[in-house]
Amino acid sequence: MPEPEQRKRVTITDVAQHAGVSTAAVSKVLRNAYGVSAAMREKVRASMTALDYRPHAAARGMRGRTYTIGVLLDNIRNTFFADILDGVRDQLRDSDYTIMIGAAGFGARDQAKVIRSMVDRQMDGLILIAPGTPREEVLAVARDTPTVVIGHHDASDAHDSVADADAAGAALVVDHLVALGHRDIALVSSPGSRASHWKQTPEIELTRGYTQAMERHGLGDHVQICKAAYSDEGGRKAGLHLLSAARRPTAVMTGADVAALGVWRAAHDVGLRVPQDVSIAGYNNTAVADLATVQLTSVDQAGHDMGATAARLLIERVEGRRDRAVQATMTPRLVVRSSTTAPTAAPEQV
Amino acid sequence: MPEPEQRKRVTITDVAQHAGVSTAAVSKVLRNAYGVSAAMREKVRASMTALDYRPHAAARGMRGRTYTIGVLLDNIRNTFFADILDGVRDQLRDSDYTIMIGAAGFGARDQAKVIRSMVDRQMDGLILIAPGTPREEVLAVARDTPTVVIGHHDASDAHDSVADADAAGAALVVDHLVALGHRDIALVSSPGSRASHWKQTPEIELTRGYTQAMERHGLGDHVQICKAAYSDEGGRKAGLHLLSAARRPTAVMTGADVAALGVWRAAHDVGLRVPQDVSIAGYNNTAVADLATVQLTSVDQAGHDMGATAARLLIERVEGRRDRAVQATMTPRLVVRSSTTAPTAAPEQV
DNA sequence: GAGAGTTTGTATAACGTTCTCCACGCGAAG
DNA sequence: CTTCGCGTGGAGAACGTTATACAAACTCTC
Repeated sequence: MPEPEQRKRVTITDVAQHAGVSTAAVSKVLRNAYGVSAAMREKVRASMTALDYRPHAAARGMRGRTYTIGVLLDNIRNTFFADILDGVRDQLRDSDYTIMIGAAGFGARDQAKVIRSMVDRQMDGLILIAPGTPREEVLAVARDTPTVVIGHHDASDAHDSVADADAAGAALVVDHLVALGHRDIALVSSPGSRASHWKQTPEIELTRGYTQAMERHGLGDHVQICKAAYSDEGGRKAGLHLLSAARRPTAVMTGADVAALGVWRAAHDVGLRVPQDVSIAGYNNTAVADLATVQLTSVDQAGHDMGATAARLLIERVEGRRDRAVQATMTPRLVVRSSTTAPTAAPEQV
Repeated sequence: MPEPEQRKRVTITDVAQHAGVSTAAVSKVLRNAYGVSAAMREKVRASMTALDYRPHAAARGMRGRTYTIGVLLDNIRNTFFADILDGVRDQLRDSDYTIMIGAAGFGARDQAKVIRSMVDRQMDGLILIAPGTPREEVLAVARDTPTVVIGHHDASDAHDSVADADAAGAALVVDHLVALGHRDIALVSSPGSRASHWKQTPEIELTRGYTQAMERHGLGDHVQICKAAYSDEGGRKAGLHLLSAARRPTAVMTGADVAALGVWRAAHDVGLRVPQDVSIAGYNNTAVADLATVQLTSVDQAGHDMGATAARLLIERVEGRRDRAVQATMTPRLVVRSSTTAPTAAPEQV
């Protein structure tokens, strides 16, 4: 037999013909819609498997749903996002939905482009992880497409939110370091984008928690904050700045593990040992923090739970089972490892 | 004025009306098709920007292209894939194409599901990074959708391929270790999947390169291969097995940095120092290898170039500028860091 | 100026779904 | 025997785009 040059896709019409019914009937079975007898359902299902039918998602997008969930993230290198994603995946595993990830980078413009792409592809729902896109744009998108924002604390009735109690997390670290005897505790946090109009980003919350905790311990005038990109290089720069200053902190905490490792590199560069000369704490408790050669004290944010919660909330909205916005907040947990210890010299007094 | 309850999307019809032309004309301008005057193009372009028109990708999918490229990867935690992805992104930055990532996990079944999802969403082209999906299935998909396979060396005229000369890379490491004085060099490599029917996966090539290099140095009877999943835990298990055996290797090389770090953890567990007691070499030269506290000798695979090349090849196919399959091979480069050194004790003789 | 080409713009039929109506048949109630 | 209601299946119009086919309007050439 001559091989079929380009065998066509099997469509709903083929299934209908095979089963001897109308396409409308097949569609109903497909969507579990009301008004099909058991016999009909049986018959159509049989034909579908016989022909190995798969609905054409692009065509579905024209009228109804595409059964696609878009996840926006800035940086696939941050393995914390991988934890979140695993949560999303686990939650959606047995559903009909497919997850498509858009890795947009840090630029607000690029992120907006990716979000628009997802809307244009008629995705059913969006999970935006700490978007740097201007808030107004996210709100506009959320008006038409169910959306969950992860990270930012800014609530809105247009979208659901899942965030971590970052201020409490920062306080955990400060308390831990103060208990060890530290007084000069510096914070390395992301610069954020003033133009995005989000008022309560993770880094803002973190800074607030840090400052308040320091004040609570009577260390208000020891507050020292250094802005740096959450990357190895960003952390290194911040570390060099902090660790080569006249009044050198005895402990440095950062808003991301990856930045903490950069600080570590800086400590290495200027000949300081960790933790003997300087204690370092990260944030996110990513896998790298637990490496044998790293052992970084960090704050666990339950990324998996955040992802799973986000997915659950989103599907509720997509399927119209809820129409009021929800904010979920996760509780952070301190994980002490060997990168933090008591300061050897007495902390310098003012 | 009453706010529009749910302002509809602006469609090609709106643009046509606004410009006072037919939808067909607008479509032509959109696609840079033949048969439009400069004046027409100008006029339509103006209307498009005036109305902020964006073509509906889902609708496009029904007839033509969706301008979407799907990238399949098993594991977002492997930052080597992030390098590849950056290459793809850079190559496609100024094009009309959007990249959507499907993170499928290691299961062949899950991967197949994601690939099918991409096909159903009418994506224009697929980049599959080291798919564990059975080869036949990939070939079937590639017959209808332009596809580039990254990693596997199995050539086919159905799809393009981009791979690294893994055998040469393994030889680089063996040569380096032998030059340092090692003789008992063990390899930790991925078990792979026998059911996938790929004959030349990266791990198979790597094993071949290792074995041949060992034989070339007259160390054929020192060959020791341990299969382990490319993960921290997989590496740790393999490491415990190797390092607590009677005939303990003085050097361990792995097929992935993440596995090397697991071996490192195992060394730690059994009280061996790296590199004094055992040298460890990774593969991929991911960012973690360069961390201050890690400094892992590794093999750089030019992931960025691989991704960029794959994207370029794919677009050529999508746009019909080429119809013969191409295989591209990258050259690996050894990056020596401090996790490898000369063995302190003379290697045990047989 | 007539015929032959060449541009340029339009009408319209797909593409594969969904979903609103509507028709049909049947049993129960009046 | 009507009338009503209900459960079931089907007709057919969208949805927003592409691409083919063709008509109309120009531009040459002899």
